[in-house]
Amino acid sequence: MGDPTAAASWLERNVVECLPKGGLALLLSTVAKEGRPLRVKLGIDPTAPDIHLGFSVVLGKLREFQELGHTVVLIIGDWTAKVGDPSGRSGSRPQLSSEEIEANAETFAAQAKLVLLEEQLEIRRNGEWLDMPLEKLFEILRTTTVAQVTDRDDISKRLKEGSPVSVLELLYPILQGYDSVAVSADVELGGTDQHFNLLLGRDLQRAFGQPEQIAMELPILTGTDGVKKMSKSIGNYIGVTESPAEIYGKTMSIPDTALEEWCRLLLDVSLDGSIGPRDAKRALASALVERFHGEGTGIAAQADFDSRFIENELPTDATAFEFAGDGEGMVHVPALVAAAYGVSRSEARRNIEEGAIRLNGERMEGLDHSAETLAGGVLQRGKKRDARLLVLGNSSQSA
RNA sequence: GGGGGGAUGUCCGAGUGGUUAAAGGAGACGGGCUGUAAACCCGUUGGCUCUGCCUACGCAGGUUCGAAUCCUGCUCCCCCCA
Repeated sequence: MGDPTAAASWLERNVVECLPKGGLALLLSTVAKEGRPLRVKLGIDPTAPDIHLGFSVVLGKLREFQELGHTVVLIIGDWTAKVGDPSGRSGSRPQLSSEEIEANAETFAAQAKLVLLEEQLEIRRNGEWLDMPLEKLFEILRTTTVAQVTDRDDISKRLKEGSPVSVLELLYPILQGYDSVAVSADVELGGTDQHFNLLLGRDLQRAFGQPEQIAMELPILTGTDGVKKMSKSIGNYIGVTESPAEIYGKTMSIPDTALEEWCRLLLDVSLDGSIGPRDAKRALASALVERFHGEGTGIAAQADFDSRFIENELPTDATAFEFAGDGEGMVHVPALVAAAYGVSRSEARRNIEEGAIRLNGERMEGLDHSAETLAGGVLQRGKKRDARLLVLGNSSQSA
């Protein structure tokens, strides 16, 4: 991969836009001559505790840069998280406490290392430079006009329809742009929703007399619902640290329409048209489990899944749940279900009426059962729910 | 500083004195069908010691036989003018 043009086109696989056009190849040949690696920046907001598959698409691209010998600068936006990115938002973000941000930052750094090579990785917090005197902030803010920051779609739309836009939100892209100045970024990656922010980074760099970074925009992965972008807050995500069963199961539940995209973006392969969507999905799910849990885990997850959902066998991995009778040796099932699954008794009662509660695969009827018939049984709530192995305890009441 | 608008269940959003636990939609959950897909159909969606009781329509009072709906005060939010 010594040829800059070849390297650039390899890196631009699956990339939606890389601006300015042809800039990456040019830059690669320049740094090759200078004999230095590129500094490739990615900023992440520690607003959610887990890295999900959508984010792993961007991380995967960073990894490719590393494989060509370049340096990744991962910026944990502990300070900008206090501002809140307005990108693609229709309203302001909820505020997080410093403690939450700090905790998220920790796990982010740890999880990012699952994908990235540590030797060529620089992890920074933007509080390092954004915790600045007001005077310095003024200097930065002077570089950008109101028209620039209100020009972007989402903000102008909100202004037009009379929705609130706080001054703080307008600051966000400017501060993110200054991150690029602070770390002297050569390239910045981001999702397509980062278009504006990535380009404003170039403006900031120019204002501070630096060469302008390449803006590389990656596609945004669709979530498990097949409609919206994968996001923690929507709940349609798969976390990279989730269990094999979760990763496998959630992948199987994606709509067929998302299958092609997932294969391309996550596995870097095109969809195998010779097999049916069901089998393609099985292969995808299995491969994803292997990626995050290691060799052999995909097959195991598949076998487990098949026996549980296709052959309808009782799950073998039921977590134990200790319960107690009421002294007469009877157990009030709604209370049991409520305690076992952390739902209200009313909901548990409804579940029983709906036939969602099973004991050893059989639907439960009636609200009270004797402790003996329940002991040692496998309790299930809905088909997808974790099972509970009921263990008769001797505590006075069932939790 | 002035004027106007608003706060309803997970979310959106009806409702302006009386069967209102609160229309409708979304989402979610459960069931059926299936490939745990989609589509489709059915049901559920505040809590509980459940033929009943309790709690709920920003907060606190008040009027009334009866209030989410009327009155008073407060808090928060938005818009416009200056």
